[in-house]
Amino acid sequence: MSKELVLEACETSLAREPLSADQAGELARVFKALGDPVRLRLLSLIASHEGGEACVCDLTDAFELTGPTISHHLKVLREAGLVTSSKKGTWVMYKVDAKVLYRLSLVLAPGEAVPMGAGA
Amino acid sequence: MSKELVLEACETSLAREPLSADQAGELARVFKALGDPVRLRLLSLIASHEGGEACVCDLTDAFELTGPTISHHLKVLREAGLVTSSKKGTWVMYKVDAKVLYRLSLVLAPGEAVPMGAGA
DNA sequence: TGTCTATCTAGATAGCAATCGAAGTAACGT
DNA sequence: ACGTTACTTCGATTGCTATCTAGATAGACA
Repeated sequence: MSKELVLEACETSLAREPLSADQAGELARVFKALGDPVRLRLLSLIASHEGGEACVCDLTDAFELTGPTISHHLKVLREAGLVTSSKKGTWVMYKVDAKVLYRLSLVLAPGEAVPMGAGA
Repeated sequence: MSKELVLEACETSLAREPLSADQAGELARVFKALGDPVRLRLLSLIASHEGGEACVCDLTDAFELTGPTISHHLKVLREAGLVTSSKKGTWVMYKVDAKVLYRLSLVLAPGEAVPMGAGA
């Protein structure tokens, strides 16, 4: 999915009005990418890594999974628009797109809205 | 999953430090629940419904899906701690847990952090 | 009691997704 | 040129998930 689609789908919030089928479809693709423990840890490792980016070799070492599997998960994150990648010599560096994460957070809880005490 | 577990797992953020396997597992269960277009629309329909709650019959009518399928999706949302249900006579009312959504949004983009212009 | 409506459970099926091993590509060092 | 390291792609397998039909439960109402 392109980053533009992600950002467009994020132009709304869950609670303001019912999502259209299209909006729901685009958003679901991003949340589905987040819905795997390995991918969440990858995202977190990248984001908290020095300089905000990490190479695949750093990431692979953190799991008991094979290279192809990590590569697969990184591809899912990339296609969801959550990370970007760039080659640096032999290494491939991954970086989190903070803007997409921020917009996504607004979908769940738009701006000023919910005080801590609210909810059931 | 219990609401306590959700809230506990939300006591962190993706970018501050690497998630533990446990934290990632708990969070992934919630995001996985959000990773389906039907469930996102359900959540959105409930949240934007009058009084912040809706009965199953209202929800079923909004889709071209059978009752059991909607019931299944509502169960997933309930077990993820995203909605709560209560019986009112013949009807079952569903309500969004705004607190969980809010905490979840903080995991993606913690408080003061990311200004709009940031990111790639 | 019986019936109608609302909702859920059970069991089956079909498609998707996580993982692996093997093989492919590409940059680097010698 | 050759081997090595870093990463990806391919193909297969196995387990999970979305959906359905059929049937169960349970409240309202006559």
